[in-house]
Amino acid sequence: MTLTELRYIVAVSQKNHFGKAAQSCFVSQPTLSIAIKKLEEELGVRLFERSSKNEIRITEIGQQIINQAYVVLQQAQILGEIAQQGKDPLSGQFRLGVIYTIGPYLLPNLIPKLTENAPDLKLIIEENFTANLFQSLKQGALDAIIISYPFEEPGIETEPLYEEPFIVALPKNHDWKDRDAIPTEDLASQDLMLLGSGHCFRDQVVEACPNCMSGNSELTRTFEGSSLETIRHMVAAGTGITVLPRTSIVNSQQNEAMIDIKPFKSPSPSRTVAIAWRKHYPRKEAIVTIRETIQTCPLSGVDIIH
Amino acid sequence: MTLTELRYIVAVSQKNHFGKAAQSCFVSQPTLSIAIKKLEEELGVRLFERSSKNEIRITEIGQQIINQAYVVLQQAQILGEIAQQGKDPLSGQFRLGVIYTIGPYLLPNLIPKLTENAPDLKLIIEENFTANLFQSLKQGALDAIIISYPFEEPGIETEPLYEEPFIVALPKNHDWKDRDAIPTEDLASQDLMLLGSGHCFRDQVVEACPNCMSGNSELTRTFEGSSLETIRHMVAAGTGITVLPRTSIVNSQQNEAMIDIKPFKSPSPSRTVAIAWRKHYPRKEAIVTIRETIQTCPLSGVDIIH
DNA sequence: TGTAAGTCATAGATTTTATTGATTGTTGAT
DNA sequence: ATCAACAATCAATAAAATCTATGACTTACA
Repeated sequence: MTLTELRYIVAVSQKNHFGKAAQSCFVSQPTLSIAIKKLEEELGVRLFERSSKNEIRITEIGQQIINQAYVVLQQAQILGEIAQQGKDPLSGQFRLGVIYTIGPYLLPNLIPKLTENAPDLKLIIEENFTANLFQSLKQGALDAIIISYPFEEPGIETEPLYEEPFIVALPKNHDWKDRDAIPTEDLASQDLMLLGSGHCFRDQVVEACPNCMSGNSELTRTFEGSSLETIRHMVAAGTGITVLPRTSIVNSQQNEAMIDIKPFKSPSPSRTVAIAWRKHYPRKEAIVTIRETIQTCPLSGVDIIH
Repeated sequence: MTLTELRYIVAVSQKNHFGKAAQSCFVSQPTLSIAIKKLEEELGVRLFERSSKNEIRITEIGQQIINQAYVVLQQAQILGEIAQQGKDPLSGQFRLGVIYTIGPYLLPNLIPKLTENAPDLKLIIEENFTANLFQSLKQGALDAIIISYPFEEPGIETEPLYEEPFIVALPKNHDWKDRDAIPTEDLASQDLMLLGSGHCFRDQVVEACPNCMSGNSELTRTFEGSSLETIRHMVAAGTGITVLPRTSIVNSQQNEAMIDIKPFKSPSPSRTVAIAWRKHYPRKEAIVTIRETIQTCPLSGVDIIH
């Protein structure tokens, strides 16, 4: 049984005439006759009562089968329509993972712009640690993730988005309030507060600032299960200082009032934010659109990587 | 799009592996790969995300299409099942037409026997005049009709069932009550009651009995819209005599009490009852079964024609 | 009754499509 | 670097679908 054969019997049932039915299917009459004969043999049932007069009569069972053929063809057509609708890579769900230290600052910028650039894309966001996002990406639970370099995995491709410098956040009236730029070495002398070890940002800060964890107990200055926002509040309260990625700084009243921001002395430590996807992911176009949309976001103080 | 291709994508979605899916479809791996590639190109949509490792991932749109493919295949299977059921010519509806002067006597015998011989045959009965039955048969509204010869029409085949003699029905205590057999000529002297002219039986009686309609007004002895039963009641009431087909005589109390039955003098007039169907009617087997079933009915006094 | 027109079935040739085994290219693992 | 697993590709072949031409049959009509 083939869909073509079903189309043929439907055509004959509509035209009541083999020749005309063949025409309407754009095939010759023998083609149609043979196809129908083949189907009749396969089903073991006579579908049409042929008489050499100008009428074809549909057998009782033939009518039932033709009715069912309509159903099959209609469902097949629906399949085609589903494909047609889903053809656009910028439609359907797109599951995007973002690490905790980027999500809160990037997404408020990204989402409205993406809604504009790809209105049919239904974005589903997950914030998590790099390791968890990678697992989900590998398993296909996510379509792409936004993480920070270094990130290299077999079967995964990445593309850098922007280079984001780190900055130092001080409480108002801190000793360093009049300094222009902070050398990384100086952090070793301060109460430096950091995220828990699942956050790649923590590791990057530790790596960038020699000896920053010496002196005080590591535990007292590491805040598991916390966020940059929580640590920022603690800076404002005078509990200590911290290092933040540049995009986490938004010019709000609160920031101005309670916290001082200082850049690192050049060369400033920084991280490269990138987007990653499975090598064979078919909707590459969606990735490109998201990447380009991110790169038009007004993220102050970062260097877009083209 | 072909049903085979849909089977292939369903198989891949189940096995998550091209090679194993190919095996389960009893084709080689290249066959399946090419077929899926072709379908993907036709639909303009990537259905599977291939990675050379042991994992096939179904795309979002691919999943939708595979779900719909299930529906299509299921409906196609139902089509096959319909055919399978309909394969048996002795199942399904069978629309049988019977003339008025046969139906009431044949059907009570036929129906229980046919239920036994072809339990899946759903018999639909229509009683009517020959002319109307023929129209319905020609148009396909009936599958077969039981009529009386002469009956010859292009495109229609017939087969005789039995030869049925005519008999004379007299009121009790009629002048002829002691005669053995009636010559057809004698009817001319009697009050002969007949059916209306739509009934072929009427014409046959008129033809068989010379001058039977002479003498009295034709109208007063013709009962339009009547039935043999009505006329029989009038015979019982002493209104006149009539000619009946042999099968209309059942040995009931009432018959015995009120009516005398006399055969015609040899050679007795008679009619040949036959079954007729369209030449190309596909369920010939059903016709044969019905014919054979009729010929086993206990119709007293008729000659079965084999 | 014979002829013409119309119908679907059949036959043989041809083109198209499907299928296969062998091979290649990729990728991740050892 | 080598290996193993896997899907894609290739070239050859098998199968099918399709076409034109023809045949068989029926009806309509002279």
